[in-house]
Amino acid sequence: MTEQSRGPGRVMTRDELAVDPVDLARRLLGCALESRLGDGVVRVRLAEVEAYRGLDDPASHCYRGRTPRNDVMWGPAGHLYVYFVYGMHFCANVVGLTDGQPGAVLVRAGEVVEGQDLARRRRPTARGNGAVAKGPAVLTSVLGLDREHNGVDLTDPESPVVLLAGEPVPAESVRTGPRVGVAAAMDVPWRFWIDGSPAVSTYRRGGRVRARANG
DNA sequence: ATTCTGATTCTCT
DNA sequence: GAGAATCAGAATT
Repeated sequence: MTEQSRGPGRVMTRDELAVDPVDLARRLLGCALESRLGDGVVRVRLAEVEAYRGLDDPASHCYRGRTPRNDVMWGPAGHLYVYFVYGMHFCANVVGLTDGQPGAVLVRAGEVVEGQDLARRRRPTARGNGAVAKGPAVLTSVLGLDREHNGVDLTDPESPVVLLAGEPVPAESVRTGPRVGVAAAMDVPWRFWIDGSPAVSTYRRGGRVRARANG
């Protein structure tokens, strides 16, 4: 049991996750989210994440204060923040930070290392044939998560969704850049991904404004 | 290959 | 009422 509790594949502890979301994002690369719902197990090794750091971050859902939606981002760390977006999708975050400072890490993409058949069934139209979860809403639906999983404790082995430790990712394999789909705070490189992973989503600039040559 | 757009409803102003 | 941490398919900017 000691080996189980220390090595890759073990459920991560709250202490490991109770850090600044920018550090947590880097730390989550290579770790895995595993959902164990009624219809089976799906495990995704995280390859792309983004930090959202509450009060200082105009792109964070917490920027304008505490609301019923963003309540779980105020902690405790290690819980799941799921939100509904664009009228049809859910996105999942790992809550980090403590001390009354809200923050979380959006999980954007990963490799489906277990349960590819179930992943395909849950997301039949996704590109990648069930082997990758490319994009935050795809990743969330492949894990079978929605509104009802908001607030789940990822560090509790009894939870339907848990966060598993992974093999360390070498620093030279980690790349950073601006966050996807975010117009504000383009200067902070709070998107982290594993270089060369087939799961990493293509960058899209945020905001509805589109540059036009004339008009 | 890249760029554009419709889909669809919750949340906060 | 406007905008949204998106996706997939269609058009070709």
